[in-house]
Amino acid sequence: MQQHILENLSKSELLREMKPAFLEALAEIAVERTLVSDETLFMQHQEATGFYLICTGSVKVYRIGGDGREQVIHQFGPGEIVGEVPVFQGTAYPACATAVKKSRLIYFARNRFVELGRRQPEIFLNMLAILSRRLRQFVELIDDLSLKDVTARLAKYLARGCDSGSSCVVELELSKSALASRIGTIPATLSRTFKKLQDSGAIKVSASKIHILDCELLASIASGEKLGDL
Amino acid sequence: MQQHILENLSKSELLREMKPAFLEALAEIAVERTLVSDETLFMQHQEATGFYLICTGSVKVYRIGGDGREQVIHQFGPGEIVGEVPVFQGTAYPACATAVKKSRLIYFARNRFVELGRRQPEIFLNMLAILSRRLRQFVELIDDLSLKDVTARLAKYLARGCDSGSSCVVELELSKSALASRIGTIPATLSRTFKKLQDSGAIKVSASKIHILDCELLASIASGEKLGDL
DNA sequence: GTTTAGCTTTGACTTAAGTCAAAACACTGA
DNA sequence: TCAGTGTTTTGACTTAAGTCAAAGCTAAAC
Repeated sequence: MQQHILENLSKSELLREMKPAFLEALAEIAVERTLVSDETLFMQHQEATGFYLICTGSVKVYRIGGDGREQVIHQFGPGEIVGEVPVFQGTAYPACATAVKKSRLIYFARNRFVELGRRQPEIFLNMLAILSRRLRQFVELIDDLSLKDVTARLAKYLARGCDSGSSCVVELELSKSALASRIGTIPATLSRTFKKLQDSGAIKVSASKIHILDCELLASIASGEKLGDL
Repeated sequence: MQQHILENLSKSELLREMKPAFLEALAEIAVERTLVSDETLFMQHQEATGFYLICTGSVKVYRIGGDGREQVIHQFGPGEIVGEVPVFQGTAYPACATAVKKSRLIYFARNRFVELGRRQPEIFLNMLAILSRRLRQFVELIDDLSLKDVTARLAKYLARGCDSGSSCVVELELSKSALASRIGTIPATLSRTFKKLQDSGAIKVSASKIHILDCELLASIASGEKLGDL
């Protein structure tokens, strides 16, 4: 049973980064919960008693405006976490959450979570590490999105693969369309950009295998050097 | 003395959001440190013994590549925090950090920080709240940067001000150039965009006071409705 | 094999938004 | 008051990258 929960936890993009021992401790305090479509998780203004990890299904988070209309803020899917901010803050839920289809969730009660952290502060420390690392990555991506062009962003993505080695092969673990949205563009543009990088001589593309021919060149493109400037 | 540190802490964009009592506790374990230009904070691979908040000056973080050349990853300025990720993770510093000019920093020793969290886990919880809230905002901004145009982003920024009320006045607390970079654009474009929104009848601009004339319209522009579609 | 469906690539076209430079405006201190 | 500095606006121009639609590929399914 707890084993089953553990498996689900490690599908969450954030939690999977925790140290295994801590993740197990977290699984211990978790309980599973199934919702039918349109069942409500929590309401706006209600005291935040716990947060949820979505395993399957989908949950919409929305606010009820003064005029009674509901305004959807976001829809969350598998692997995403809902409601943790007010739980950590100790405030009320700032919005409502309702399942839009049959969903399986994992629930973490606030008091059990706090108790866990009191016994093992390292768990909180581990979570702080994950969040601040993620924050760093996002700050960087935001910078890149507004300052760099698609070519530089793709080059940067590819350059992560091979450190300093003069040549190597990167196997894309994402589909090209997924990669496109990862670096903030669309498949058509990505395709053209791959070709552009290939023409520059920095890489060679064969399906999902990218041969990095000139790592230095790739790095300089990644840092914003225009191809024409060479 | 500690009072002085406290003041500096509340200038950090992240720490200032902490509950005052916790911030004071944090100030208790902090020590001030002054660096001359080119003085090194820490080296790559060295055990992470603590992290720093920059009060004045500037610190560059860089990696030494296999070929000995230093590759600057980022330069941090006042209010920013350096080195917290490896400290939280309990790993070595992944890069080097050196002051690029005379700088005043505040140092948090890892062991004192952990000890503090052990005594008062609520402090960690409070920090978790701040980080996850910030993360949420960033996820949203990243979405907006790649999916929405400047007009929608500006409309959204302005719409935060007036909830559901049909009309109100928002006083910009940022300069227009700061606002521009906040929503991922440049002053020239921002200026034109303000005019565009004004022409649509949603707002009226007078210097740093923005009169919101039609909140509904503004909200629909914010959610991606093109002005031509009306 | 052939069909169907899902990616990926390509081409032709459009446009939002950036660049650069000049002008207008605002604010401070002499 | 005026000079002097910094910010905001404007205009003319350029371009990266998006849209849409068609054509190629793969690869599993019949």
